[in-house]
Amino acid sequence: MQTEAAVSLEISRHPTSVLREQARSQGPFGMIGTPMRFGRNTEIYGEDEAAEYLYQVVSGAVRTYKILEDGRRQIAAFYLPGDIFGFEASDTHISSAEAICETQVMVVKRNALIVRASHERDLARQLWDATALELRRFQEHLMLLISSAEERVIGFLLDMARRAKKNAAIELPMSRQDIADYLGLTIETVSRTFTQLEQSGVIALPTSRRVELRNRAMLNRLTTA
Amino acid sequence: MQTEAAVSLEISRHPTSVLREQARSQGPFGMIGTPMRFGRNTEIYGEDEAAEYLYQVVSGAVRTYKILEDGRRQIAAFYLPGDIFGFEASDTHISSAEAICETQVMVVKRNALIVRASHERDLARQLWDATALELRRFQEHLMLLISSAEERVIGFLLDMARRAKKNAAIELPMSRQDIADYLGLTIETVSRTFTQLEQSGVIALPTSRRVELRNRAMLNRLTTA
DNA sequence: CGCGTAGTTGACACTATTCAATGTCTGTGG
DNA sequence: CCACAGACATTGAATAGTGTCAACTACGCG
Repeated sequence: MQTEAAVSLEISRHPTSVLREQARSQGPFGMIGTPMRFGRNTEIYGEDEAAEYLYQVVSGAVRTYKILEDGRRQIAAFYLPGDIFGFEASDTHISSAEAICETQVMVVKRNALIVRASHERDLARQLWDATALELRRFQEHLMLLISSAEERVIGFLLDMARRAKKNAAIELPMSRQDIADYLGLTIETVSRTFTQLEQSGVIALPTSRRVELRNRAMLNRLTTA
Repeated sequence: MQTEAAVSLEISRHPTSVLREQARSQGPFGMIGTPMRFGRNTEIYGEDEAAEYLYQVVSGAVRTYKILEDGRRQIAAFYLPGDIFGFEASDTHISSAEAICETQVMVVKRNALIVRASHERDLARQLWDATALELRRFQEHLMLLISSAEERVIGFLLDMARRAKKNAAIELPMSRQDIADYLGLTIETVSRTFTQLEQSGVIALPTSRRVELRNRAMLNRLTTA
């Protein structure tokens, strides 16, 4: 995968304008990035690989994760359209990244961006902002992990709803197992919690991947109950 | 506290050379920083305050934390001598910071550092490195929080031992409550886990704050058991 | 010496996990 | 168009691990 990226970075300097427009409106990548596609469950980069590229999600979704020695998987973050990932402020990735579903990303050579950033004040600022956001997400994630199962699930849903910019209904790209591995719960507990929330009327589940937030006030109350 | 810092930054440009020497050997702060002292349990900065300064611990220890709406406290990180904190890649602090015990820090104006970094390649690099380390610590912290109580405590102890550079014995500056709030456990569970580890012979507890790692091999095995 | 804080220990309740079974959706081939 | 396989999701019962509440102990400081 990494190899493909390298190739297309060299060859294709003028990707389809549709992609460029989409990305440009959302971040610093549109002007210099190269589009790539990744299929469901395919690796984008591996842990401990050199962090040669930065990525911005155009469509689809990405998970970053680590596998522990005993086989458990901890998902560090989900990235949705517009999000930048692969940028860990160091030259080695601290997680692996996979496409959750069919995903389009804009890819940019890290070095190129850093060089540009050294004389484009605006770009440097955007890189720091992306890093600050990353730190903030990690911290929010930490807060989730010390709460009860119900609070974790609600926190996750509210975060997804906010980031999807759909206030009432969200289409989850990730499986229950992904959610469980993100929240540090088992798939069964996640499932049970979804059902409880549905039964108490705060969410609706037309399909297992589609969540409608019915009672925002109660959801917000439950986050700290 | 913030005010004091501002004052001393303006007034005292030539702090005691002892402090400068100590800090210089450990990071980028020695050449431009100003020393400050904080007493036990005093605030260094508050959440959502403007991040005007960066700090480097000279002696003592610092905790950063957030208080949740329901009153629980999550400690985000502990900082030991040599560590840089208060730098969250954004212009607002995402946590509060307090001295755990009598603590000396070197303080530097964020702006000054950023200006210098723009033409001192080395300094810029150090800032990114500090940020990368911060991200790495957050991630390791995440991994801890999905484990069992025993694994969390062991992970914490191994981290402390590594950072204190003492391979066998560590003097913990923080209380059991601090450890509990860092690990997302109760003080009782932390205490019980310490006792268990002592009884199984992998650690010794000459006093409640002093921990000796007796069986490193077994400790490492237990981290993922 | 006595007080207050910090730490430990015990009994019990409760939450999430484990293991197992059942249910649902999607895509494929008959 | 329907039947089936395989992956994904839900549900149930029993268990293990933490949390809660309360009592007790150890230590440092005035």
